[in-house]
Amino acid sequence: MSTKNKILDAAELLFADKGFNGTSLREITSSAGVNLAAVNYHFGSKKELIKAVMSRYMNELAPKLELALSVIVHSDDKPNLDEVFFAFVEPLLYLNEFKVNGTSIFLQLLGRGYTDSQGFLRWFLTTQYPNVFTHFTKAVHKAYPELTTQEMFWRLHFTMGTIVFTMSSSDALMDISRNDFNNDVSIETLINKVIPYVAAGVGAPIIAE
Amino acid sequence: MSTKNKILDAAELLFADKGFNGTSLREITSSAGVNLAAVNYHFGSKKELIKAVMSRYMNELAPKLELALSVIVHSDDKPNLDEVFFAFVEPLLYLNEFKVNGTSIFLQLLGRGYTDSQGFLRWFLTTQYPNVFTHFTKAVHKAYPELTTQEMFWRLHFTMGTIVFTMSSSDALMDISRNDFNNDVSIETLINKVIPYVAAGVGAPIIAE
DNA sequence: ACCTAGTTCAAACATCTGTTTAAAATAGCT
DNA sequence: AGCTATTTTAAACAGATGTTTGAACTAGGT
Repeated sequence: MSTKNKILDAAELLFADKGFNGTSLREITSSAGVNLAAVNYHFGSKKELIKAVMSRYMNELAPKLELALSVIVHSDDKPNLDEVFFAFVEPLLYLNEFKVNGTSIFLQLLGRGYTDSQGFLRWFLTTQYPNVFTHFTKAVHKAYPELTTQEMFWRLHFTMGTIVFTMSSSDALMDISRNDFNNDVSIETLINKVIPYVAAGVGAPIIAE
Repeated sequence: MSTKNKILDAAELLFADKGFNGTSLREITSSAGVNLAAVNYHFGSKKELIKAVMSRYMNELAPKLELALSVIVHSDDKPNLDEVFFAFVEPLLYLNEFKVNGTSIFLQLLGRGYTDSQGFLRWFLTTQYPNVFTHFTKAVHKAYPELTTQEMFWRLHFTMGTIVFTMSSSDALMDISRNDFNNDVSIETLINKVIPYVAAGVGAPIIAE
């Protein structure tokens, strides 16, 4: 295994667990069993390492996600919101084939990135993978055309918040569920629980201002 | 104004903006115009200062929130979910009387605390203010008795995520709204936008597993 | 005026941070 | 083998962090 990949593998676990700001290069390199200077040699800086960690997942996810959403957009039928959100499930779960616990790790990273580092990841995703967003908003508009652009903007950000927050603390929540309810919840059932929630939220009736 | 309050006032603004980990004691003390050592003299440590900042708001909020929720719980009528969530509005907005921009600052702090510092604030809130949570779950149960305890657990955490994430990035979202839609959104209208969303999410039909 | 308890202050402390350096080791190629 | 480019290494760097120190200062009470 190359040093570069050793670093990426160690970094993503630590980033997911403790956030980007909360993880030092020394933790990463010692966990990866490589020299401290290797990060700056191979990636240039910590910020570039973060981008590389995210890109590895996004490059796997984005094409599959765009395809699944564009099928909905170009279909003749009117989708309902649950279908739109369920389009995420298969591409997300495919990350488990790509890497062990890939789905869970990626979603946790996403959560970390949105709250850590003052919106840097939001910029990264929207500029590097804009098609995912445009396809998604088109699909939602098709399912709920009465929703104004503004209202959709807000509700999609609420949705982002729900997903991202849930996933960034998914380990803690799963622990509570296991202890309090004797109920072991996998990342897949968690996804299946959150989708009806966000679909109902986005589909909520519009309130007059 | 006492040194202690100068520190609290400066700290809450910086914490809300840049997170707990992202704010140094030197930033706080220089913004407050006091000596660096004052924090450790008056509060003992940075962690205790964080608790103090949160407590100042929670002690104001908790009794009002408990009252509003217990009214619903002890009423003879069956509430609907929107009413349960709207019970939060008045107590939250009252924080604006308590401090300028109090509502917004508090909600941002809440958001920061949930993602920073590995769940320390979750522990703090649930142990220091358990009544708020029990009243809340009782009210939700009254409005939606078919929801099992387990399902409610998940949906309430989804809700927490929506609120907390939205509010921690509320400044950025409000900026986008102002620039892209020429639409200036106050914290109050933001609250009124998010409540139908979370109410619909919690009220979503139950899916067979 | 004096003493005492509480408070402020500049300075230092020890530790951690990301990054850079220059020498050493390794690999690939002819 | 010998040369070259790439990679690894230990060490140092410069700056930031939370905390502690001990002296200076400031009330308040007698």
